Amino acid sequence: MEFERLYAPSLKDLFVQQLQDMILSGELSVGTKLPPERELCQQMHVSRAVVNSGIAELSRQGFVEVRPRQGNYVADYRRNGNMDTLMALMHYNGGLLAKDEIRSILEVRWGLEQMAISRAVENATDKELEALGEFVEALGSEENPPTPAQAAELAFAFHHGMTLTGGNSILPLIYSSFKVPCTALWIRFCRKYGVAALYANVEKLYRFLLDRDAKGAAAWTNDYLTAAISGAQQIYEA
Amino acid sequence: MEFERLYAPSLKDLFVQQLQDMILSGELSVGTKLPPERELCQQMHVSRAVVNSGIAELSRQGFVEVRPRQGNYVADYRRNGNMDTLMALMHYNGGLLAKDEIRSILEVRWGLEQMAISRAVENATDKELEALGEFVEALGSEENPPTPAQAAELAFAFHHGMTLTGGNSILPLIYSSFKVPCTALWIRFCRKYGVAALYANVEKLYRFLLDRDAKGAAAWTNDYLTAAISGAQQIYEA
DNA sequence: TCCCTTCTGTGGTCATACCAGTTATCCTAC
DNA sequence: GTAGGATAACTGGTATGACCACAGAAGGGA
Repeated sequence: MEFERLYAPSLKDLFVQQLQDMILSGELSVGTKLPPERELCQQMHVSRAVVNSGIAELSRQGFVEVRPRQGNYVADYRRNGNMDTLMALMHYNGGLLAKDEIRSILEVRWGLEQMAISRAVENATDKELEALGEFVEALGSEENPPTPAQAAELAFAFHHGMTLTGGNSILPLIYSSFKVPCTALWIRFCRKYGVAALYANVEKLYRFLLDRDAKGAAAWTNDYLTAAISGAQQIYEA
Repeated sequence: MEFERLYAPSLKDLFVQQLQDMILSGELSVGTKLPPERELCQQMHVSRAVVNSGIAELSRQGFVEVRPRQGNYVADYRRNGNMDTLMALMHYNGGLLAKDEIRSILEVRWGLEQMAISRAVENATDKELEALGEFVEALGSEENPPTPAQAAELAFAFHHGMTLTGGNSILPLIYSSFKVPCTALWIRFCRKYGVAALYANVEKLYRFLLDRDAKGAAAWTNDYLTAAISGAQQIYEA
């Protein structure tokens, strides 16, 4: 049994979601000027504070462009989007991802991990590697076998921890922003192939780290992710 | 003459800045429990909404962990940080970057651009390349020579546009989140070597794109960024 | 000793009110 | 008739205060 966390949406959340729906469904096209906030309040029967903070969030997500004292406009989220946009899109689709997006995520992971691994092999201290080992251990635990969600969380903690050891201060920041899509894919992977399969992959990578084998790790990551990318639709099929 | 845009800080901004100062200076150490919001209001003579929204922003930036109905705690921004954290850090330092951070940014750019270029060469349409050309042209314009800030903006538009053509839907999102540090470096570069130098670099890259020369582009990017990384302190010295 | 109830403190949320800048309009002077 | 400037309306920005729901501690009863 695995229950999802309950989350009671606020008026602001509902407002944001409604506008996201309208924008993503094409009902509101790029460049359209939204009605004044006061008008939206009346139509939706909420206060301006709700609308204003909702618009601010939509702006952060790249869906709306706010021109102070002029009006709010629907923005081109494909062009102006950032990582927040991605999370909103995933949330909108209920965590589902299109094949294109899966491939895109894996490609980016490929780039980031090649960088992370080579730097971790060079710079990680033994103590840091030991700390990483605990994630691997928890992932493979037979006493408390993790749920897919927990396993994905652990895998992310491992990969993120790896970026922290490499001496590059930006990489972990990017990886953090990348958390939601990454874990979403790992959860799908676990549901399809079992937590053990994910453990096997992470454990193998950890071995390369312990052996300080940069070439081996890079090659294996390359092979693994390249295969996953080319066969994305098979491996990650819903 | 180059004037900076005026920006009147709000009470919320001032609140956020003060807490960032205290956290980054070490006055508030990781794990410390902040006073209740009501107490902060009284001490700072603002309303709770100011404090509450300020805390929310600090939470997004990874500086504070909010535990509803328990309290607010200073978080480990190095571990939990994301791209917003980076922007806050840069803002805190007045746009200045340490040598480490410059190297980190260039390394990440190396990874991202290798990916972006190879995909753009493969997938960009002639029409898209033409649109990119306008950025290059504007960058090298002798009639309206761009200021360093404008030049950096154009260079970013070019690189970001390139990621849009590659068929990877995540890459432009990451690149957007990466805008502030990138342009900061380009501005420094222009101030030191002139806008013409930046133009020369971008124009060269554009030529490779037009020639559909993936190998050449990758090699040149590699050489250029590798040199910049190893000589970061010389090239980007303040 | 344990469990249940109650109370206090916390952040979450929201409606209202006021502020400042943009824009369009209208009036005035030429 | 036209150009310029004052004015008013409209828009988003911000701040305030009040109420709500939940976590956790304290107290009383079995």
